[in-house]
Amino acid sequence: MQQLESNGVVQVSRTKKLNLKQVAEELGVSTATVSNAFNRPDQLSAKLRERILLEAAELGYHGPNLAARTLRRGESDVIGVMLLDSLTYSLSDPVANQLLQGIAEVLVERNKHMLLLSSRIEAGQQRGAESLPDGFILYGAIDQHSFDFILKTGKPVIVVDSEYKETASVNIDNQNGAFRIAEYAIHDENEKVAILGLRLINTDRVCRLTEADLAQESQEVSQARLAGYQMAAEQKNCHIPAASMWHIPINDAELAEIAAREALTVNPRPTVLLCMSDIIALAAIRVARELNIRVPEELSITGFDDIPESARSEPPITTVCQQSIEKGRMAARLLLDGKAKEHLVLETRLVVRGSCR
Amino acid sequence: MQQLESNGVVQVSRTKKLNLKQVAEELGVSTATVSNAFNRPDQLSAKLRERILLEAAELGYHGPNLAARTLRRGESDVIGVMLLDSLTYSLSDPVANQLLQGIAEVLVERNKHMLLLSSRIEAGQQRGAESLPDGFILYGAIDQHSFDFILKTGKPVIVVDSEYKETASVNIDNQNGAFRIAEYAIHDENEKVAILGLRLINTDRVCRLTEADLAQESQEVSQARLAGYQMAAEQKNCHIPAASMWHIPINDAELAEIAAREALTVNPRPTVLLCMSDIIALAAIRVARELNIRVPEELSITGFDDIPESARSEPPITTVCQQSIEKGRMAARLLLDGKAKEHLVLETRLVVRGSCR
DNA sequence: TTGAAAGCGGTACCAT
DNA sequence: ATGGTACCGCTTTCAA
Repeated sequence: MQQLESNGVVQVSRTKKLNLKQVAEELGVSTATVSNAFNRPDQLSAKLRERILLEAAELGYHGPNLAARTLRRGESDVIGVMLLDSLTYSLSDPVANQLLQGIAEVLVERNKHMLLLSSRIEAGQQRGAESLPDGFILYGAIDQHSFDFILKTGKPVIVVDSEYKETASVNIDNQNGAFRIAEYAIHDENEKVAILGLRLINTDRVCRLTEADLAQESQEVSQARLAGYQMAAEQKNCHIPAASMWHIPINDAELAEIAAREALTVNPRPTVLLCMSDIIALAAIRVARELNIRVPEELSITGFDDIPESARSEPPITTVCQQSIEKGRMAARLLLDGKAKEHLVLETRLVVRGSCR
Repeated sequence: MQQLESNGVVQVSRTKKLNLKQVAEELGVSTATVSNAFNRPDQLSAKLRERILLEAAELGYHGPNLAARTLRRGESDVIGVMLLDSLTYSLSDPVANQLLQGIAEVLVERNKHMLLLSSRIEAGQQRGAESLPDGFILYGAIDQHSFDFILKTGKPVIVVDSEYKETASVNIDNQNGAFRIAEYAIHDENEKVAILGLRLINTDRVCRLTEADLAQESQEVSQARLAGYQMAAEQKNCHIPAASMWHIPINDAELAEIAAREALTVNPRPTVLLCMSDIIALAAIRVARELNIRVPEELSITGFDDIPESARSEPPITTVCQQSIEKGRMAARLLLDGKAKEHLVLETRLVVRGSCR
């Protein structure tokens, strides 16, 4: 397909970027035909299509410009994924990460692209990336402002690990999961139970709760897990006072160690430590080892999430599998299949490993 | 700003999406002024700008449509990040993950967006997402086809953990890192050294190498690490035969366990196990425990990468910190600052922890 | 299968 | 600060 230019140089490397129209001219066909070759194979003969695709590639044209096509069609094939907090933090969190894996799997399968968005909207910094995606997946308790903003685009939205009446959602049964693991870990009324909770109150310091805190509304997920723990404890005739509950502001190993250290040095020492994430449970195991507390003989530790690392620790962690990857898949499917009103609740599964008596 | 419609209903929720032109009409200003309000604050009075932003928001207009703006300006403020293998796999890999964290950090800071791309281009499935980004960051040894494809867009490209003469790159000194850790772990000529290598040859099964394999070219990164190991071993008068090296096709815990099990059951048993990733080293520690081999007393294990989990294992892993997050930051900065020709090589750092004698 | 043409929603230049 | 306008690249309808 290379042709001699008038100056005799073989035209190997065109530097100029061609557009569809120019490609059509070069190939001696109409723009409609070139467009169809890329978008609607049924509108032309297989042979012509083949030729067009091939020669276009040789001209350095690899398909319609996404911006132009999006503008014209009103569809970008891009899905926006908005994560709670900063992108950087979310990427480091194993649970968010598994969710992204599930989403990515389905999007790739369906030929969609994934645009990562942060829910942190800087004051006055509208950057308008929200206008590109055909739909959104929001993870976690996105602040009302960002949520409204996304909603106002009028595009389909699926929420994960949170619930709003306006949109479809994918959740797990946090309360039931927490109930079952607590029921499993707490043997009888003689247990001393402590809880290492995640995002229970609104402060960014690690601290114990007070009875007053328990009356406050907190983030749904944590609230549900806490309720599940308490229900199980009551059923075993155990009471867990607020002073035996710790608040950890983010799911971070170091903060969790601080809380675990406090919780394991009170007197009398807990016999059961219910942790609201595996990251926290892993930290608790490390602290227990540091303090020469044998797990599980002297202390049962439970996690939540079932991240890969929880199966690899010593001892491995008894936890609640929340199927994060599957949640991602479901969210993506709901979105792509236009199920804009469903509220899915996935089952949790109790995963028994070595960290409990 | 709400107005009464002729039917007397307060016009709170317009359902119709407005565009910039309509907003301009509603506000009684020109399109240029609205556009300037969003893009060039210096072109109008602060007061007018304030008013426009506010009233536009009330009309449900949150800024220029990204597709249209991109089409017109030729810039999207979107950066494409292309990962080796499937997106799903890459997201699960802690090193890729840290890289993404670093990239995300800088992009958010600079008001850019991140589009995740997979290097797996399905046969004939050009979908043109490549036309959107203003530039690309490629991670790992992307296949030549995808690489050429991206290069042909003519947009700036930064490669991480790989090197091509056509583009800027960010790498670490793999050979030196490997050399130093091997030098640290191998005490004298009496050591029996085994290597659990990553992507050393071209097969997707775990297997031992043969002498013939060593003559083959393999992926640069692995090759460099292997060379570093060998250099250190020679310096201690140790020879590492090909039969003491294992190939692991991907950085996966289960595959690594298989290899570790083979390596630790040969006779005589190795005294030093050099692992080309922390995931592999962590697997080796588990296998050693299973086989009742004491680490580090009977067996020194080294890792590579310094992922967070390596500091948390028991014993924690002596490894090479490759600053993955920083690599991500540097790559993003290089790209955004238009340094299209630099080849950065970051320092590695030997991180001594408990897994070596 | 084709040619022609109307926008999709903005930006930026120009003259005013 | 404004109105007017050409144009960014593509899709799709229409008539041929």
